[in-house]
Amino acid sequence: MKYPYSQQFRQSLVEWFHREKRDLPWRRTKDPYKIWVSEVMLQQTRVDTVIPYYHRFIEKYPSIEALAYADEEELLKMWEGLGYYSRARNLQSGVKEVVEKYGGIVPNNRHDLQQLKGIGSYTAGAILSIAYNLPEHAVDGNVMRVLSRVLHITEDIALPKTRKTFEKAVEQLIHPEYPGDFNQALMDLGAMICTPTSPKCLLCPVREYCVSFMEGDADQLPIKSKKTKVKNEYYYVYIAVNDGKVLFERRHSDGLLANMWQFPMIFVEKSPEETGKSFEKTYNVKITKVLEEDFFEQKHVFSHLIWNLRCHLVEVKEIGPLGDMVQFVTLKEIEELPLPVPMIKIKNFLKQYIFKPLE
DNA sequence: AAGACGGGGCG
DNA sequence: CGCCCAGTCTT
Repeated sequence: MKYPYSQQFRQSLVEWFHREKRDLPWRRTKDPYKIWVSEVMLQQTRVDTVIPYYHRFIEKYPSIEALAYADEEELLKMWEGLGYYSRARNLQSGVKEVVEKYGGIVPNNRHDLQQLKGIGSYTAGAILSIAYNLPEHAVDGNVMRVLSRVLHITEDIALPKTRKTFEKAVEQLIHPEYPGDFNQALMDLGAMICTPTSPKCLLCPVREYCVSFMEGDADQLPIKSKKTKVKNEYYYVYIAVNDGKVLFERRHSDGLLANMWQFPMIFVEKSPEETGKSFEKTYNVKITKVLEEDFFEQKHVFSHLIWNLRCHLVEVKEIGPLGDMVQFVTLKEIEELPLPVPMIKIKNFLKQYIFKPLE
């Protein structure tokens, strides 16, 4: 498929970008490693969220070697609150492979890049076009939205195969001399003009080449199916105190929130009494006193499930060995560990309302 | 192709 | 409350 206005389209788009582009921290470098870090952080995550994380991360891990040899728990702590924590581990795994296999030089071809953990079609294209100025497509949700409108593509963007349609389109459209600017221009256009709802077509630099603007149905695109059905899960969370410390555990090394730390949680399937027994049995402790029942309730929404948490403050004594992943820690020690957001919220509530008044 | 995988912002 | 966000990996 040849597009009649490719030449004018790419020129208008890139000229607009050179005038209006956002000043973002990762746009002040051509270091492939730093571009890589930014692109991984930006996966499914907003620019405004990423900026402070990016600064802290690059300060702590300024080079590919620094990250390759970083402590994994510290790395997770740096990622705390960003979500999709496997991104952090995959990034380090990829970085290690580059150090060992490529002498610390980030590969400059799609094949080798996509072999690295955490680098898919999009991220490979972003690194190649932005850091190495190579004419490679970098198609994300943003680009699919913009091009679905410009080219009036009505395929369902929720389907994996649809991305290939857009990748082929970008191969035709991409600016051969400014491929990185072209790709970033599509993203900035998507962020600033061609927004998901109420696109600002009258301010758009490429509206004269936009089929949807002509048809007047830009707000109807892209077509996206797939609504996710999330399931509810109910847990009791036990703040189990013993001698000024609380029971704390590390989650399993794979699956949801892998290797993150949490207060003990018991899946609720039976009565409150049964759940309490289950807690004692699971952690080899005996509840000696119930200090506060249901002192904090929280609903936490993930993309695929909902946690409904009810917190209880209890006093316990050990009646057997704690598991490998379990230990008593002070509130201060908790600050050093990587926690998922729902646990951070519980910890902050404790500091504010439960332990603070005791000091 | 579909589900797992976080968290926040916005209408 | 549902949708979306500079996606990738696993099944």
